[in-house]
Amino acid sequence: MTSEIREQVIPGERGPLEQIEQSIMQISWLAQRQFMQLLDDERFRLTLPQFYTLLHLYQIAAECKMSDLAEATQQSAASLTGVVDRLAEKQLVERKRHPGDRRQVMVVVTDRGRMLIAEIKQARREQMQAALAHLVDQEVDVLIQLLDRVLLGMTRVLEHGESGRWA
Amino acid sequence: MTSEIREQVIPGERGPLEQIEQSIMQISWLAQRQFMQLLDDERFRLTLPQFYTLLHLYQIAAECKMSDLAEATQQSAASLTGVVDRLAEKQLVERKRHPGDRRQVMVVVTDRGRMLIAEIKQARREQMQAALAHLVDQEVDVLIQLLDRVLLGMTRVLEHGESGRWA
DNA sequence: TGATATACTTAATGCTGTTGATAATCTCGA
DNA sequence: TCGAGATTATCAACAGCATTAAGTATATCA
Repeated sequence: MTSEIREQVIPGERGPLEQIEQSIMQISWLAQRQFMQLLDDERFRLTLPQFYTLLHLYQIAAECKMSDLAEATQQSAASLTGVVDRLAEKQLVERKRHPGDRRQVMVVVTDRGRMLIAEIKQARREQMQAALAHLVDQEVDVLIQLLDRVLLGMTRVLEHGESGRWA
Repeated sequence: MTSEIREQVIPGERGPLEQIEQSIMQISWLAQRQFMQLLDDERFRLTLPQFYTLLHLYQIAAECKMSDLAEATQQSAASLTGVVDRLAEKQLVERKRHPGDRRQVMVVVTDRGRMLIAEIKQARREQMQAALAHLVDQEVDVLIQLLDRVLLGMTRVLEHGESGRWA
């Protein structure tokens, strides 16, 4: 039914890939908006860039230099400086100097930061589960696999795209 | 294998729903970041809120009052005023007064705005297709259906949540 | 040593988000 | 008809972040 269509992309048409693209974009917008409001809660008081920056440090569980952190979170170095400033003010991360190369600034998440991330992840889980509650188990399994493949494709294109920029 | 787990949600566990939630959040962040860069192209020069506001007007293909537009795009009324200001400056939308209730401001997309949306949708399609190119046809079909259901769940929770806010 | 490259920060500007106040208009009861 | 209160949108002040360009410190290497 849907074969052949993906090869030759007709500009004005609404093919299956375009449907996925529209769904992903719409879900992305809603998810980020809802999450933004959650992060604004008095318990957290984080912004989206602050959260994703902190999350990356939490996930890698190691020091990370500024440029790598910027790359991983898709922010410019200039933006990241301010984001890390505010995270450091709240004592959620710490800045260190790389002993070998004193130009590099290494960032690590603190215990305080780790605790906050755990709290936020829990709150977000509850939020998202309300939206996913009507899926049955088998759908969940399939969705997990498909989303993983989408994510893989997106990160791969990011890496191989001309310095992360398209079009 | 995954039955029973969804009913009783164990806080610290990493269940299948949590996996979906993490994938969706990560995809959302990446998709919005990449799209932000695309919109920054000299051909478009739009921001994300500007695009989604314009897109909604394009999709409903009718006048829309400010409060409905704010609701639909998940922005505060105060933010939206500025967004519409800038869209109007670029002559992508027009403001009108509602004849019956002169408090209401009605917004419509212009021809210029429609053309720009069409261009952006085309560019975005190409961008996204690079990321989805490695999915096979059957996966595409399944993914479409699952994403639709996720989207349905998210919008439903939004509507029935306490005035769009959670936690 | 001195030129160049690298890593990060700073400065300036615009957009957006939040909150609270304000202005204009409508509704409805007295 | 008048006026109190509700509704709708905007404004004002402030913080965060994106972008760009310039600046500082350090490293590398001829």
